[in-house]
Amino acid sequence: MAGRGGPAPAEDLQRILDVDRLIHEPARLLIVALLASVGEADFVFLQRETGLTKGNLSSHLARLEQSDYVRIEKSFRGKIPQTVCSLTSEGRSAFKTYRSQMRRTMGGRPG
Amino acid sequence: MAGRGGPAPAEDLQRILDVDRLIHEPARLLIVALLASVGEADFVFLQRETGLTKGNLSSHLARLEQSDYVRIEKSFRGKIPQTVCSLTSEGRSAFKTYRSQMRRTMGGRPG
DNA sequence: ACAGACTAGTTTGTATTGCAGACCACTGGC
DNA sequence: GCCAGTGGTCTGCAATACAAACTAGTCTGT
Repeated sequence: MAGRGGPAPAEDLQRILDVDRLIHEPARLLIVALLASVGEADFVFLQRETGLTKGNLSSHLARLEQSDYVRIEKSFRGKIPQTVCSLTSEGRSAFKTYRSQMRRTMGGRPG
Repeated sequence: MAGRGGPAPAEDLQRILDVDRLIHEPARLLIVALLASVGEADFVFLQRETGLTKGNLSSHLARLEQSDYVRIEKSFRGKIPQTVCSLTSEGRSAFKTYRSQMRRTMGGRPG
């Protein structure tokens, strides 16, 4: 009825409250969007791209791992430890959901 | 350059960190979106539409008022107090900015 | 007229959680 | 051995979202 491009009806708007807070947090949204875009990335790359501090990045990644949104694989590049991160299928799907949710909500008329 | 519809380049993604947290918070996003859509609304209407508790709604409105995003006018409907809320031009503009920011970020390819 | 229920909204307390800086483990040059 | 650099985790503080308790006043029944 309201059609794509029309204002979101109130019930749709209300759903904003159910949005996945884990992904909604800007720092994590950035991480997840980045991972969705590049497939996988190591810690150093993520830190450079996001501009987050190590502590901050580390804790957000830990949280994302706990929730099975991100898979973290620790390995060695030569003798130097390396942490490679990628989205799990859950994470990918959660991001997709989040995105379409957000698009629907934000997609209304310019008013 | 990346063209609308392409993936957002890293610099664009990074800007997620600068989003207006005041609006980004789901409860307030809902309030603001609602106000943007209907023009103005009283407390009771907002509570019904959002499903927020009174306390929650009250404090979010107070915050939005403090930041000059929302104008709050107290009056009486008969003998009963009534609080009417509407977006200020600042609020409207902040919402617009937020929305286009979010659309740009979320608008990339499905990947 | 008084008690109790209801409307409209604010204040208060608590529990998360985001953030940055201190810290730890290891490697490589001198 | 010592100092600098890399890779990453842990800790303490500040912000804040949330709901329950409270305030102020009105309406209803008896």
